[in-house]
Amino acid sequence: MKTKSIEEQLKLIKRGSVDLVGEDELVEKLKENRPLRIKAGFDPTAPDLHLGHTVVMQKLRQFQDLGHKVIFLMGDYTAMIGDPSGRDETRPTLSEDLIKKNAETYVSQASKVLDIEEAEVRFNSEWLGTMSGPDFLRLASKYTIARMIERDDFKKRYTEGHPIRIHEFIYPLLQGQDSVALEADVELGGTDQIFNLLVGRELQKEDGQKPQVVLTMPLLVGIDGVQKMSKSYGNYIGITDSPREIFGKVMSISDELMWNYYELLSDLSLDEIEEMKEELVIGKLHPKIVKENLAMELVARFHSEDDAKNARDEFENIFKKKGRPDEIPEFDVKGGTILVDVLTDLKICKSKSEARRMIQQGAVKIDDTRIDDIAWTLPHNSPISVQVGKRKFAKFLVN
RNA sequence: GGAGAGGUUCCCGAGUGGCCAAAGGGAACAGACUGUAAAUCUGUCGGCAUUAGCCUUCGGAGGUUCGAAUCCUCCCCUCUCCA
Repeated sequence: MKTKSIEEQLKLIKRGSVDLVGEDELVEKLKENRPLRIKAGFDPTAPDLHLGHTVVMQKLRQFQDLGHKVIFLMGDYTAMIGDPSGRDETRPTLSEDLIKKNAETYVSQASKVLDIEEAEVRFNSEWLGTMSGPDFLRLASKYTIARMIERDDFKKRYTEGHPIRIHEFIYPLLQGQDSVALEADVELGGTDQIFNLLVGRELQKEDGQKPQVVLTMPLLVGIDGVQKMSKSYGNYIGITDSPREIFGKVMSISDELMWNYYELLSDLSLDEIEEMKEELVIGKLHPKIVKENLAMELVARFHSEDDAKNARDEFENIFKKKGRPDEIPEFDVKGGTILVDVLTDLKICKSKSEARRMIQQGAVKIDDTRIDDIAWTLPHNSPISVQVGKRKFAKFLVN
């Protein structure tokens, strides 16, 4: 079925990965010359996938291209618990309805990276949801507390006196049970998943299966450059973000972080990336251009080449040439009203105090002229262009 | 079940009767610089009014007091040790 040798496959599989547990086992499996079952689970805890998810999904895609069977597992059941991995506090639990909706968008969004037609899309409520009480207890008996608190994140929370709830101990077991149910040959995940993935190996062995090979990918840092990319930290770039948003968010990351993104997200080879780094050092390339190229590549991936070009042009317009975005919200306002009140009413500013502060700080411009009077009143000419801070624009139609 | 510690403004964390809208740090926002990068500097950072001042906040509900985030009572929650 495959044309590539085992060595070639192994090289591709390992590229960009962090941990590969059971490399010898993987070789054995590849020797069987059958499509391996490659599992990766995603808990639909938020309505959209973001770039962080795509790191693992691109690796899945590579497996697909090598002729293996990818299992795109929706953790609709486990989402109700919330994966404690890497967390310093308990996740809030989600309603079943919400999870169901999220799962739908996940699958459609995953198709931007994966060949979803060829993938096996499964939901873990299929087997976890039908477990009986005794089944559940049997599963729970397969691991010990001591082994659970070997985990760094648990240990940290424990020593720092943060609560750990019992159900969070159950999570890795359920994820491991998924591997048993799916008879996974390989499971992929972020590096923070390593513990959960290893539990899967244990449970499979208990069940008499060959343990899955564990492959982890680096975590993508969020656009804040600090925490991992996550919806709940608000530092993400969503797959469904508009071209403009994706472009803008990429441009706002630090130069340092840009390289990390290149390595984890770009289709460029590591050599090509190295080359760019060198050219940048000798001044042959400007970092802004390098960043633009990355932004365009990503916009093109999730939208189109044309969208990418447009996004770049617009970006240039707005910020380099001090222009404005294409779409500026328009509002009907009455002449003679106090600017502070208008900004507050239109929700451009959270409160009158904030609106005043903005004016006092010189952040408000009317028709490109800075306003410094708190009591400034709208004149009767129309329209008036308004800018508050760097990114808030509006057009007032005065009547 | 017993003993102790603790719950403060977005987060961390000071504050133990008035000088507290509450130190400090982080985040965030704004201005300068610039490539909407980093770093740096400056300012803001509950609401209303901006002159003064007023109102709402320190887990929840009551109470003491001229006056409480600070004292008392009850309740809720977390952690630690013992059983």
